[in-house]
Amino acid sequence: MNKARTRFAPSPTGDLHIGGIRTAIFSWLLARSTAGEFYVRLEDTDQERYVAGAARRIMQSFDWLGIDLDGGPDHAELATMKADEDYAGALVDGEAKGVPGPFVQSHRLPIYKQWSEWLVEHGFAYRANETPEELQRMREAAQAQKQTFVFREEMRIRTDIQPDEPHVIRMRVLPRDGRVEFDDLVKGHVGFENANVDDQVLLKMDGFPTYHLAVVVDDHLQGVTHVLRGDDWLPSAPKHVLLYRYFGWPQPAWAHVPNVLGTDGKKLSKRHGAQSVFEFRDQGYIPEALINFLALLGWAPGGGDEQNVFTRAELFAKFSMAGVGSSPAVFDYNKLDWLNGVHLRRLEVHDLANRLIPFLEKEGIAIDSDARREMLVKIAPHISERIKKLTEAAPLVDFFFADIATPPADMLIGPKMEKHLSLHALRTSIALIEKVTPFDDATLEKSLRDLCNDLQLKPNQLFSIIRNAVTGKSVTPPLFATLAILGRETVLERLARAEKQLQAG
RNA sequence: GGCCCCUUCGUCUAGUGGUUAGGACGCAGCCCUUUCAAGGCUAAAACACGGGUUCGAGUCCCGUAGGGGUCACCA
Repeated sequence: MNKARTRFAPSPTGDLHIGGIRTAIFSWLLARSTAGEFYVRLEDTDQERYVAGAARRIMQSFDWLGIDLDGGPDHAELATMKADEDYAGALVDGEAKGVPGPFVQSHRLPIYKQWSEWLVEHGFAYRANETPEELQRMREAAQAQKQTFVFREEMRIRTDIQPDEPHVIRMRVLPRDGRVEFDDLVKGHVGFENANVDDQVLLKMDGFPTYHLAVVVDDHLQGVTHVLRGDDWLPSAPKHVLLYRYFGWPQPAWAHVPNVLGTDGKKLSKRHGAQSVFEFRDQGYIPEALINFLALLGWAPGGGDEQNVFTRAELFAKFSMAGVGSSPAVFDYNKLDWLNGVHLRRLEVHDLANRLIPFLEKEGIAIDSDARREMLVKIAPHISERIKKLTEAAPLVDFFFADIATPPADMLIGPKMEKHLSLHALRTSIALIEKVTPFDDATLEKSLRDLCNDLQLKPNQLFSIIRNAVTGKSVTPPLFATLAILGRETVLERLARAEKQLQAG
């Protein structure tokens, strides 16, 4: 496979959506799987829709996901963006791997001006200046006749436009009656009648290019080999194919990837739940899982390979455009949750503990000392198979870090047991736990199991009493490890309080 | 409405003319088990419909239906 140079080109109008991220992931994987380059370009050609801070947050999304770039806006470039804050990350070195910048389209205005004039000079474009109202009337007229509206130069109301007066530049679709056909890596061979292709505005009255001119010019100048984008772009692809022809530039490979749908089969939106990368992050998903899941949404290794869980290195090795499907995919939270659990369990304990900290602190469990950090590290392996998301950890560990309310008496009576029997079991356990040595997982297990025999109790009967007394909950990490981590002193203190409670109740 | 795209279990998918249509998530059951999980095993579950082509069609062709996208001096 030849090296692919791909790009992701969001417009800074808000946070990156999950659908956009998936397109970015495909582009990134294509580049990495071919030892090519992947870079980011900011398409800020619409002055009206620009959102301050969006550019920075987009770059941070890549940062958090661990999607590495070979080019993109650097500090200096980002800092010049209208009303933007400084970008705090340090992941992009503007032209890291020889992709020429600038990477922000508003910094490239002279380039678009130059190439649009080139098109006019060579007969591939012309000047026009109809007002929005005039255009609207034309559209309505076409609509009334159930026709596709296409602007053509003879429809111009003013034809004597001078280069120095306000005007737009429109592409001239040629020939009038042909067809534009091209091969798409995911959609196959597609074709459009020229008669249905609009004489698209390329350069706006304000001197900014439209998307159509800007992508073509930038992708060519920046050496993009594969144009990956959402398939909502497919209807305008013929315009781009034509532009490449007019310029005499080699066509890139086209790949229009299907959209991501919500559970109801509609395009993913707010009511389907999380949308932006940051929302997923805050809900306790980890990048490893998100990337794995998104890659699988619309792509499969094929060839009888039935792997579902992938590390990023495995994705680099196995990704190929041939495996990208042509139909839209429904976003399935069940599978994401499962994958998140799988990847959580693969994390090294210190790594897991570190990722847990902010989520615990949000629940009021401060991990603010070395002792507490060490305790978390000991706990981590015992909860990793009990949580699917980082947000689920707090209720499983809170009793390690804060004292508990003494459980009510009825919680301290074992299943199918009487009060006096439970009280006896509790007292014997206390006596035993006072002298168990060493106070570790294995020894505690052995001693307490022996005690079950002595008392002729089922493990569940004795253990549930101790669990409830020490943790205040009926669902916890494994009991013996829990006791060992908590330490003899704390365990005995809680057991003593429980004994008192049960006796009184 | 015009143009374009899409259609295998509920969901993500494998499949490239001959398969008991495979896997994963979820769901159900069983096993394991100190709780909850994790893990193991088993089960239920799909080729949208109608015509062709062919000895033979999920796979090729044509329709139909359904879904989606797009028709801006927005991307």
